[in-house]
Amino acid sequence: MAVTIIDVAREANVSPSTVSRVISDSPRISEKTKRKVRQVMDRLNYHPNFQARNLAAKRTRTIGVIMSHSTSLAFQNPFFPEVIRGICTSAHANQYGMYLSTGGNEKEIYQEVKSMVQSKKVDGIILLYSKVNDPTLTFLKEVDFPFTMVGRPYQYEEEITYIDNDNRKIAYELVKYLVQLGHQHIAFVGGNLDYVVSLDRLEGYKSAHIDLNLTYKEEYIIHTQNQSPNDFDSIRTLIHLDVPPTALIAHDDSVAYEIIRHLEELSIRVPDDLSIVSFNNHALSAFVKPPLTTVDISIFQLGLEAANYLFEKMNRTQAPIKSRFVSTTLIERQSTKSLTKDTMKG
Amino acid sequence: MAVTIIDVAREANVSPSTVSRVISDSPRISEKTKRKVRQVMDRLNYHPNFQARNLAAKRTRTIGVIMSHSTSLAFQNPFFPEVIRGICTSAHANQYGMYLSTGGNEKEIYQEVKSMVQSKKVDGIILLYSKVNDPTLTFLKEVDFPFTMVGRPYQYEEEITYIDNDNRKIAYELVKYLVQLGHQHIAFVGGNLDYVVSLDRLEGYKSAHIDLNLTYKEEYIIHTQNQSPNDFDSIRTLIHLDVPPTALIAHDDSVAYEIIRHLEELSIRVPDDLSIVSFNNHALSAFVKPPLTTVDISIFQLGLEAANYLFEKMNRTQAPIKSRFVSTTLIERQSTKSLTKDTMKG
DNA sequence: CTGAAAGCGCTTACAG
DNA sequence: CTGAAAGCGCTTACAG
Repeated sequence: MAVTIIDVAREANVSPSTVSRVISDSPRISEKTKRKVRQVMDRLNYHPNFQARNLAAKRTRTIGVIMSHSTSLAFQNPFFPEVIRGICTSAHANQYGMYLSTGGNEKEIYQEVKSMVQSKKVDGIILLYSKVNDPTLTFLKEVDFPFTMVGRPYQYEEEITYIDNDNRKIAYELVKYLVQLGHQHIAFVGGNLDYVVSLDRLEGYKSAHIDLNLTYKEEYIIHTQNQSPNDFDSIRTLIHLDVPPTALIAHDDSVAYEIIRHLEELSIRVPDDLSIVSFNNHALSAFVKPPLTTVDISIFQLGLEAANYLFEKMNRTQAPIKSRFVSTTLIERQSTKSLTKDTMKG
Repeated sequence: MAVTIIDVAREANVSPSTVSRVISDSPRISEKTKRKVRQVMDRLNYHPNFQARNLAAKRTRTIGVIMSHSTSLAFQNPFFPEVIRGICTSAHANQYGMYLSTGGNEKEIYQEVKSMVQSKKVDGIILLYSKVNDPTLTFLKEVDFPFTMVGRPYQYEEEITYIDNDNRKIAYELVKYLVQLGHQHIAFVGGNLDYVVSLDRLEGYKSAHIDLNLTYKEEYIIHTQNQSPNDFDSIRTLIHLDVPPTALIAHDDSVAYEIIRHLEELSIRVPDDLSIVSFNNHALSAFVKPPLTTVDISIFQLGLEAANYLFEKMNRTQAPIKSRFVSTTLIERQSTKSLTKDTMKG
């Protein structure tokens, strides 16, 4: 049916081996032969069969990209296309394809990863999230399959190659930044604590409080489960504390705006009554009111480097374990305000 | 090295054919034999090789998903994760995997699609965009490869299975809606005219003007190239016309907000001085100021049905050509205002 | 620089 | 209900 290597070999008066070597542009074939064979390929409209090559060569030229759907729903909305774009850039440069996970919940994802590895669907895997006690991670670690992660792993940190933002430091610096603006009472609206990113940011928030001698109060901390705080109540409670916060750190721009809207109903103005700083720098955040002070986390770079690391691992049998924090930028806009008159902002 | 069907056959005292049939759960094998073979599979930790199965069976159990990177940059940001989620849902249900395109520009995408088809990497393809004079589309059409599109095709509309919103009608209805609010001078900020979605919305805008006897002016129309209008100038020009518009339709929420910000600098208030209605209902649009009146285009559904249609095509040799418009919802919020006092909005 | 041969790990008519 | 055999379309030591 389809044109095969055999047909090309026959037409070009060479052996199938030679055709195969022309396909992979082996230096062991003369330019003359290559030209001849390539002409026949063109004439016959021959195209190497992907599956057959992979089966014979015992590789797939494909990387698996695993995303956590629960997060992709909202908080990761802007994250997802950008990180994929980063991975694509690297994959394309390496002539690799991307196989995307389709699972809906944690169990399905786990099964899918197992199947990718055991059925040899992919040569390597990128995990686009880092969760606490993640069976998928444990599995990959145990079978010693090439993989990298976007996000600091909860366990085995020294043994896993990953790329991340330094979320603890960023949160720490955010507190410091607010303190410099004169704030002493800083609330924190964090994400789902199943994710390491949430834990890290919370930790940074806490340790800054210790180092800077701020009074740390549990009442200043709100944990949102998925996308939005949704809990108007917790915001109301926060505002009605005896000593209400004058600043707030939100773990995502969309959460920040939802909070701002709730605050509005409570007649609290941002930044005049409450400063807000957030994470992720959504595309919209520059244009809406108030323009949000937020941390740009270089999502494209996260994807790109996670893929680059993966290619290193796949190419060398014993590539060293690496990890790197991608730099971030605090984008100062108008949702934060200085309490000390002389350094007025916004 | 790896455990193969041969090993399992030997251990279970059956032929490789039988093992193969157990893998695919063929009804021609007795339950007793199945149990026996499965036990051996478990004991040996056997997993069928994906590539080998595909090569022998001449299929891939994989669909290719092609996205246009130029758009994914911005306007499609919220679009991308949702449409993928829809496709995933269908793919997962059909036990198929997803292969994502990695190309950066139109030429690379074209090459990649050719390679997917000719090298038999995938069984079918979903095009996540519809462009004018798209070589990729022409190619798929000519080789008669199973594919569906999210977006009305520019050519061969009767011969291609696609799913879309009825963009002409939506734009038409949007004009009508604004007219009902008392607006007579309605501007339109559309997208890149290489995309059919932009053409369709513009057409709907125009035909509504004809049907409703509105004075249609070229000066009321702005075409943005990629993500953002970026052209403060064109907004300024619009506002300073002899008869400035009292309402504006933007092709994406993020564009709407960028416009709103520009208007602010010109001391034009939304919705008091200018009503704005937009497309796509971003997650943030409910929470920012002013909350945007926008059209929810059911992105998940678009992805889901595009995939479902594709599976129909792949399963039946001659599945009928289908097309369907997914329903949309106008979300009325506070960026539009009635000019007639008695139906005050916002 | 090129070829003959074995092999990658499955599926599927065909036969019984 | 099960098996023997051919085949899917390549790659890659090995040999020369």
